[in-house]
Amino acid sequence: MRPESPTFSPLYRQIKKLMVNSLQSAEWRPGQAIPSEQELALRFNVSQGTVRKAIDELAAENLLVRKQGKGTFVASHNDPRSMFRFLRLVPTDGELVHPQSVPLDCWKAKAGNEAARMLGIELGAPVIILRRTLRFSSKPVVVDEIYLPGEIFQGLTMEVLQGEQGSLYGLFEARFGVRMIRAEEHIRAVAADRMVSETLGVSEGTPLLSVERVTYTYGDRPVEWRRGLYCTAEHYYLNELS
Amino acid sequence: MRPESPTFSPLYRQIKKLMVNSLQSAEWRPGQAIPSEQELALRFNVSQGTVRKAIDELAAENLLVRKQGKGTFVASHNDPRSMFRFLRLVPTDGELVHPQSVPLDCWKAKAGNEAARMLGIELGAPVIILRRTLRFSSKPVVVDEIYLPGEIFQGLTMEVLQGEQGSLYGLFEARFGVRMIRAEEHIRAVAADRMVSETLGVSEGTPLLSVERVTYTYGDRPVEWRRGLYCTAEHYYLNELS
DNA sequence: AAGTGGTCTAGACCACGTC
DNA sequence: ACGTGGTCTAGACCACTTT
Repeated sequence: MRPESPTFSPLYRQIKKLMVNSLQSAEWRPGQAIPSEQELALRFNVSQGTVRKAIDELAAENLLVRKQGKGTFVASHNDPRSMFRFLRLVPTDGELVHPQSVPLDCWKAKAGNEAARMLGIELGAPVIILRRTLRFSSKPVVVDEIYLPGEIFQGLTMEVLQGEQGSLYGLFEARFGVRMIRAEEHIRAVAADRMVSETLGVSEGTPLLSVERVTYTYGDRPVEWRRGLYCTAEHYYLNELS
Repeated sequence: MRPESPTFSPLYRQIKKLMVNSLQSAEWRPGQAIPSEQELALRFNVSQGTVRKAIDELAAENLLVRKQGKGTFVASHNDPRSMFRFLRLVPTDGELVHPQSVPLDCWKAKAGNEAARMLGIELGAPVIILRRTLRFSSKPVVVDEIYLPGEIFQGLTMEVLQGEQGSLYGLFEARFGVRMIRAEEHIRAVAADRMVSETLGVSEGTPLLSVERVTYTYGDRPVEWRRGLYCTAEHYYLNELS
């Protein structure tokens, strides 16, 4: 149980890795409680303090959520508190209101050069492409084009999407067992083209935020690539630097 | 030494607060080592573990930096590793190269409505306004207009700025004793007006990123308000979501 | 060898939620 | 009353840096 050498890894990180395995293999599912710290300490044959340190890091990475007196739970995008965790768009005036996701199209295709690279799949491998808008108080503010690996998201169709009211990631997690844990966004300013200007109800040439996102699941595996165009007339993208 | 009631605060948070005081009062200065955990444990009359937990949080907030075997140090914007910590602009191709800050103007003024609100000062209180560009390999990519409370930044002039080669925040910290620890950015897409288009060498109407930032020092006190316009032809704004 | 932060343990007790 | 996470302690030992 003592760490060995070449590249030294402390015990609590080894425990952490074992716990990530349990998450990845769906032994512990989103929204459920994991075993108590005492149980885990027995199971891994370490002290409670060591388990605590592993959980501390997993909680800091938003993989787990601690609740004093109740237990430790697997984070879920279906939990209202982290439902739109990855959406940084905020109304200029007025309070935060949850947007409504409205699907436009959904079709199957083969991965082009860029999609293949971003998703880490073969050129020509099946992908599902989804276009949708986000509406704040029924006004369209964002239009997204989303690329998903067909292998993982088999069975994702317009029908499936239309029956939903939560966030897309909540659906992915509940229906396809894919939990999004981290993303990287590349943001630019672009001019609205003809098609987008109609979708968002702005004039052609209006400056828009272009937000390209690659989203990762356990093990830093990319499982979504999307490009969003955000109208920032009455909203802004909020970022906290620290 | 035990925590008392109404709103319960654990011991390590009380220690943390005392340590923030030492930072704020410049007892411990940027770049310097703070006392060892042992010394602090004696000084505060708690165990080393409790001090450790306080330091853990301060390190997580980037106020302190731990260095195994050497000690714990006050974070500094003059440290190359965190020199442009708040700049999220990255070249589309090519490696990260540090930009050069080129001051354009610097003058004194009285706080207008918005500046007063953002900086938490009186309407009409003295402010210093600074315009500058950021150049990547000598091409201007960003133009900033920066508002600073005159009270704190007395003596900031073009001459002072021109003698500098590090980051602005490094200068603020070394020369004015103001350490920036946190910021909030509001990002929009806008069209370049005549004046900005000339400064950045783009055509009028080019979509640009508008980045409004309020920056805070210890105690969540706002001490800078700025608006930057970023040309995203060959760069993008990078944001990590987690 | 000495000093620093980093890990690990074992045990006591506190705060919170549920039964 | 009980179980959960949260705090605090004291001591041993490890890993890294400097002298």
